[in-house]
Amino acid sequence: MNNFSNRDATGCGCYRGRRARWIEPSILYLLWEHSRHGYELMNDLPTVGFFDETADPGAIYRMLRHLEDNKMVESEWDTSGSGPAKRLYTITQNGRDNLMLWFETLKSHQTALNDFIEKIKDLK
Amino acid sequence: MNNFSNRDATGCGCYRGRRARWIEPSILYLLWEHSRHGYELMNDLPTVGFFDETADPGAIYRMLRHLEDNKMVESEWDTSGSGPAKRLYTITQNGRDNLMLWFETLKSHQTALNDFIEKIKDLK
DNA sequence: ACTTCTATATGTAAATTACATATAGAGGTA
DNA sequence: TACCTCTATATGTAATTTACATATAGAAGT
Repeated sequence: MNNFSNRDATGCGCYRGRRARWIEPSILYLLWEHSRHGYELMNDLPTVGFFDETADPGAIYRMLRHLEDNKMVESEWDTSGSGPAKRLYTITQNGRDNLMLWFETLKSHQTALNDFIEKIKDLK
Repeated sequence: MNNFSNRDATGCGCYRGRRARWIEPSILYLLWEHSRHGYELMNDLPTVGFFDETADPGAIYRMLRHLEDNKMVESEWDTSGSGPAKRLYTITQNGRDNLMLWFETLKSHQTALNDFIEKIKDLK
């Protein structure tokens, strides 16, 4: 069973009336900056702002697999350097396009959130 | 089985490293404005901004029950007016306190979202 | 009697999250 | 060599949450 089947026609995993899954745009953003491997993402994701100290490896590797299935990233083994082989992930044009779809979604969510926060301020 | 057992010590259902559940603060906000019954909330929730045309009745009534269990709202049957009896929900001080906890959570989420959106703008 | 509308409530399959565990090579050290 | 630790990738799974379907029932009109 695919964990990510509820996509719209564009393949975008954007909000669609449910919550946003911050991990997808966060990973796409970090890979847009430069290619990284999974373990690096695990440490870098918190700097994006939606996660605590470290992000869940399970969620990351499954999301990377999903992104690769949907041609949003591509990967190759990197045996240079010390330690075990790393899989280096690179964003594709598809992935960049998807992040731009996410961008629109995030902005409309931002608007809703801003409005709601103002409403709460007016309450007291 | 309680659907809402993963609460922190304060009973606040706030973000806690997961996504926010917009329905809880949205309902508390609407009840802070004035008492309402469930069916009314179903129609009014979209005006808050996080939902589409109508919100899911199942989610609303279960959330109301949860809020009542946690003494954040109280209810009474309202047999006045036409149509079937309505259960009228009123926010308690507990509920107001909880929305203020949510407020802090929402603001920090707002910050993360604003920052992320700025980062994406800088990408191209 | 019947149908429709309002209103509350419950059932449940599928999706998602959180956390635990598995696998495995590199590198150090006793 | 055997043992341990660290890095890195990957899978398993119980509990939770969502989305959607269905149930119940009184009021009101035809």
